[in-house]
Amino acid sequence: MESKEIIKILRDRGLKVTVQRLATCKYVLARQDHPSADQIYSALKIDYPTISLGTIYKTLSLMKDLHLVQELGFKDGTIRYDPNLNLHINLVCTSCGKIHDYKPENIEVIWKKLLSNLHVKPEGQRVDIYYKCSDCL
Amino acid sequence: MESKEIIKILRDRGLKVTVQRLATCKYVLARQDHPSADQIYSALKIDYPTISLGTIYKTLSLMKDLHLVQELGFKDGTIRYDPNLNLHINLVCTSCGKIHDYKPENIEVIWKKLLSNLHVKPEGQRVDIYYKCSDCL
DNA sequence: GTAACTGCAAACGCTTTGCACTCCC
DNA sequence: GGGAGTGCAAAGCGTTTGCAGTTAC
Repeated sequence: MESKEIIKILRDRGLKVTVQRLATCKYVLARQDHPSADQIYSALKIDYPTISLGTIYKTLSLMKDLHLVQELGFKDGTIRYDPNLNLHINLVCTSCGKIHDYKPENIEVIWKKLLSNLHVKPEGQRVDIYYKCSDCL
Repeated sequence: MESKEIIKILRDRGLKVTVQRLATCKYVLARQDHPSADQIYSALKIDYPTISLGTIYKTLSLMKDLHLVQELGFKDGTIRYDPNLNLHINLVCTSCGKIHDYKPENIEVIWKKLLSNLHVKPEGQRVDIYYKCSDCL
């Protein structure tokens, strides 16, 4: 997503556009590896040395409210931020924790079949597959 | 799972069978709502008033090592314990946090189709669907 | 100008750890 | 009897909160 779009989303909600916010949004939305708050902090500190972890958490909470990201809790107690709200599979390496998205052909069709007898209205979903990535094998 | 079986699993690994361990294992393995450590603690305190949360965490860690449960991290930072290691869907209420398992007909067949083009070896999976349960609607 | 935002540090909640005491085998 | 397990309390760690100072508008 371009800066222009992000700025519009923030302004439309009456939120102020700060360099910290814009940088955090741009970074998270561009990533497909679902970084943790700390990973985002480490990455942004290079270009924005005075940014604080607290501000990043506040921005992430904002992004959640704006439906720009989904939070994924993991068993090590950390939360990772996924900007892909569409149906997809998270391939999670059980050794290094790296994640990347996988979108099979026809996932929507197959998914619909899976839920055809489910008598509740889903608000969202999370699909993880655990494996060892090529670096960790 | 019966006490007898649990005792065998523990003994086979050279682990001691204590009332606290047996109670924790029996409770978790009988549940389908994936309780948190604190929920297990509250439930067991009634019959075992001196049991401690620390012991429950240690037993849960043991059960994970014995492949009796899977840990599920959630975005509120809590971990819940799922004794169902087979392919299934966790129906998670976004209001009250209650979970129950759902196993569609032919889930294995459909799942296999979903992964037919995936060129990695899955070690396990997690499938959540978020919704509002009947009590929270 | 002022209300919202930042950075810092303290607080918070869940989980893990350390240790003296206890109990299974 | 001895080593593993328990209960308690302290420590650990990711996240949230509160507040004085700063900045977008």
